[in-house]
Amino acid sequence: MFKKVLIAEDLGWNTKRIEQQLAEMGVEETVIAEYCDDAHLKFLKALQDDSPFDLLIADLSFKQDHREQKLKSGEELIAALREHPSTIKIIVFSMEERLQRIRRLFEKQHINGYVFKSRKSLDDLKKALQTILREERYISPQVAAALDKQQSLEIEDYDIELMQYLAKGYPNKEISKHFKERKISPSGISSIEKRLNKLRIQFKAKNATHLVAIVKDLGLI
Amino acid sequence: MFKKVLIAEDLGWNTKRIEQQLAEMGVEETVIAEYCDDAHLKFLKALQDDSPFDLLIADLSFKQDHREQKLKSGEELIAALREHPSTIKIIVFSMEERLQRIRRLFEKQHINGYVFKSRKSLDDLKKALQTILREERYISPQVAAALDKQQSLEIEDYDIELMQYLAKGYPNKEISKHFKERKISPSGISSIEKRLNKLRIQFKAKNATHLVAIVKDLGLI
DNA sequence: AGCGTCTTTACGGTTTTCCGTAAGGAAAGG
DNA sequence: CCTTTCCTTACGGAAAACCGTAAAGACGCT
Repeated sequence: MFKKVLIAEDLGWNTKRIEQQLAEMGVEETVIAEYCDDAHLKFLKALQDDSPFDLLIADLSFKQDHREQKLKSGEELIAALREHPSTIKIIVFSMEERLQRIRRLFEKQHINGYVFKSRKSLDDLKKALQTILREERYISPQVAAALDKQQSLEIEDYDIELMQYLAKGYPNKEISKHFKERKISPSGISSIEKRLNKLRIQFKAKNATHLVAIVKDLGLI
Repeated sequence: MFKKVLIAEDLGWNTKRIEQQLAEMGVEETVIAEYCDDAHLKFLKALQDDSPFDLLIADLSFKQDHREQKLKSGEELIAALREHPSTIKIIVFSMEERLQRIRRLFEKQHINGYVFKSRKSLDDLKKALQTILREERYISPQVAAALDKQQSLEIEDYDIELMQYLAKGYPNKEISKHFKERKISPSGISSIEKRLNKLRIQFKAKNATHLVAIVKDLGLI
């Protein structure tokens, strides 16, 4: 079983049950951080002291308050941790249910598990720990579709950026100019139109406005 | 102090601290419901038994699972309760931070308090109870802007519906047709364009796509 | 009824989007 | 070296969005 676990969750007052659960499963030490920067520091400190954490359980959304933070979300925290070589396993524990988001966590951040916050999530968390101990990935059944190959349909970073410009209200000509300046290809107006047409078909959108509404709901932008 | 409190919150495992807090403040009985329909039934039962709840603390978002529910969100639950004459006070306890949403809860559902889930929300909850006991409304400082008159700028239901059509990708001509069929005025294409122009100015949007992106972020649609 | 005001609608012109077709260029394979 | 294929870009026309102006209608007020 994991020995030393770090929990990053801004609503510290509702982690009591989680701690209890971990203790029952044989975890010796659990540390709670209410801020991402705090979690980051604790991770580094433990690494330096040669008694590293072997599991991080992190939420995604952290409300910001008066305290200025460098790392503002669980994703940024994970990205920061991944820059240091370590064997830490990472479980994301969140209410996020947008599949594309979850998918990206596995693909780009190489998380080991995703536990969806729900009525049953304590059970899920237990299963996640057991699964990850076997060096496998865990994902809660409610959002397991996030890892279906079917679901992917290769959306590139280029597409994301293109749609972000769209959502900001830039006309295609402007987008073309921006891409040219930044030497991103393709940048011709016609190519941009063609790409948008592909995306509209892929997401079954009637027009650009509809497209933006759809991908916003999916959490893609 | 309130005597009998109903908590509607789907993540039942993290309400322990809230119960404890309420007990410390002198609440005699707290009942937890993990589903809106369940909360609704308990409310009605208590009313019939002539020992009604005098406070509801409700979350907004309820994940749906295998159990089929009539009431799917905190808003629907509150609307359902408000149909029965009672003196129950209502506090919404949620992570929702979109001001327009919160504003509508006060205006249309006549809630008595809004506590924003954050690191300090146990304190906020305490203050909320005390404030509401004095027959005043409470709102957490982080989202207090929701009640600024400034913020409102009268967005009518008509505007919401109009933008919902936009987000669904209907061209203006189609929207006009729909409004005509449903005898909603104004329905002329020109009027719709004019109204959209007003909304674009109000939300500082460059075009319709941008407008939809903005109001989606605000939680207006 | 008559007046002023505000809302709704119509009309026309410009810009942007949408869409098909085709030309130009680069990479891959024979 | 030439062909094939794929990707990018250009062009042009139809549709829709955008924007100003003006006419028509609705409503209250005297």
